[in-house]
Amino acid sequence: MKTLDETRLLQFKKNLSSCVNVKSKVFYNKELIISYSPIKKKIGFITKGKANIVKTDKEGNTTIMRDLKENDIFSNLFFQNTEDEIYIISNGETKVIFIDYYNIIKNCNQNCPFHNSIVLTLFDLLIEDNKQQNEKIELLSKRTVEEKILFFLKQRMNKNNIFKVTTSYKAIAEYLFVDRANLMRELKKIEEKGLIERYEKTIKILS
Amino acid sequence: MKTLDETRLLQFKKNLSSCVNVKSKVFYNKELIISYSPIKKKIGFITKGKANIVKTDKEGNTTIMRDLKENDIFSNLFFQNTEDEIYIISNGETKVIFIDYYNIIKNCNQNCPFHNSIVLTLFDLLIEDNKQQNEKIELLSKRTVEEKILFFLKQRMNKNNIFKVTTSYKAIAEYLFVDRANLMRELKKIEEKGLIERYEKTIKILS
DNA sequence: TTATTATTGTTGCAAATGCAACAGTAATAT
DNA sequence: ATATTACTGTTGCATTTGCAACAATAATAA
Repeated sequence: MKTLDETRLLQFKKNLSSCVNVKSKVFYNKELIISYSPIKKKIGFITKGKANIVKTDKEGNTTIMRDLKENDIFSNLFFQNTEDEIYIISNGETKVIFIDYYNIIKNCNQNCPFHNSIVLTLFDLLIEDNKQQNEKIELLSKRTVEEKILFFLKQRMNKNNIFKVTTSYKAIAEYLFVDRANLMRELKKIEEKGLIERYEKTIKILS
Repeated sequence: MKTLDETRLLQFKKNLSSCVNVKSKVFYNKELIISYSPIKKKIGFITKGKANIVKTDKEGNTTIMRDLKENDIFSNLFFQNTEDEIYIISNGETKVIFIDYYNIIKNCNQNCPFHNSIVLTLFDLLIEDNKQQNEKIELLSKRTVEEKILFFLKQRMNKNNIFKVTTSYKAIAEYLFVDRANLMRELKKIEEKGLIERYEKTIKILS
């Protein structure tokens, strides 16, 4: 039994607007959805499209900390105490609902029957986010670039063992926290070993 | 304003037992608190002591994914879809409360006034956990072992810029996902650079 | 106490990695 | 249509890293 099925998420979206204070907004490619700021505590919920959580340190190195898709949540609440700059950037057309944190923790004025269900769904969405973070940590725990690439590809390939690079190899290198040139080099080696077949931005995983 | 202060956590612990079905248990050093198992969905809350989330892959390599302390939560819900083995191991004497997941998502029988407040506190504890995971991802995003060490030390030093190795250098190497011998080598280099001073298991951060 | 096991500290070496640089191509803006 | 910018693919090279091995010390068990 999946805890977060389509029906429940649909209900969640419906209830949200009738209970808590929400704002919906559409972003286009590479727009800034939110930058870390401690001022307004809010939770974002992606109803359509994709986005990246990007970190830039003071030397200017950017890394992609996470990638988000439909039904994922994010929040500036998750990025406190960091010395670097955190941005959330849309990747193509992306629709986001913003939920005010204080609306969640306080019962809504109308004492509506939806509030409890909303909090529980958010709770499960948080657990889902937590799970995805653990997958990222597991990816980064791999010792070599080869291991990282294979883990990444297996995680994302479709039922035909195909992975298509929809972003760029540059972005994948940033996501894996490895040097881009080295990513290309290792991809070639892995192909020579017969573990993958690659044609430009289409990769078939054979192992 | 901190969302999770002592008063609120105390209240949380009190309410828990009167509302949902909880079990409390004490573990001693290096005992298995929980292993990943999809059978029973439960959330653990550490009321005393420390623990580690440890992963072992099929080659037998173990890595420390996270370290947990008092007032941290963990759950097998966070580790689904993993092909490796995940364990939570106590680090010294550790007291844990286990909360049944279904008790949380269903309103309790008595429809008690505490349930809502418990869910909201768990919600904030989840956010806190999320934040800690992001810190770990940030740590792992560092390119070199030197950067990892310095980030790790600065994160954990006390007000006097002192960090004491309470576990072992082996454990730290596993936490940073780097080779132990290389950790020692880099520590020496960093000391020669004048960034730290080290005497056995006490490190003073100078930079 | 003594034996056994785990951790620390060190080194040589091979392999992996990041950096810099550059040409070629693709995508985007003017 | 052309100019400009971004991405791909590749390579040489210096540096970083992990691995293996070993002695010394510390911690734990018998």
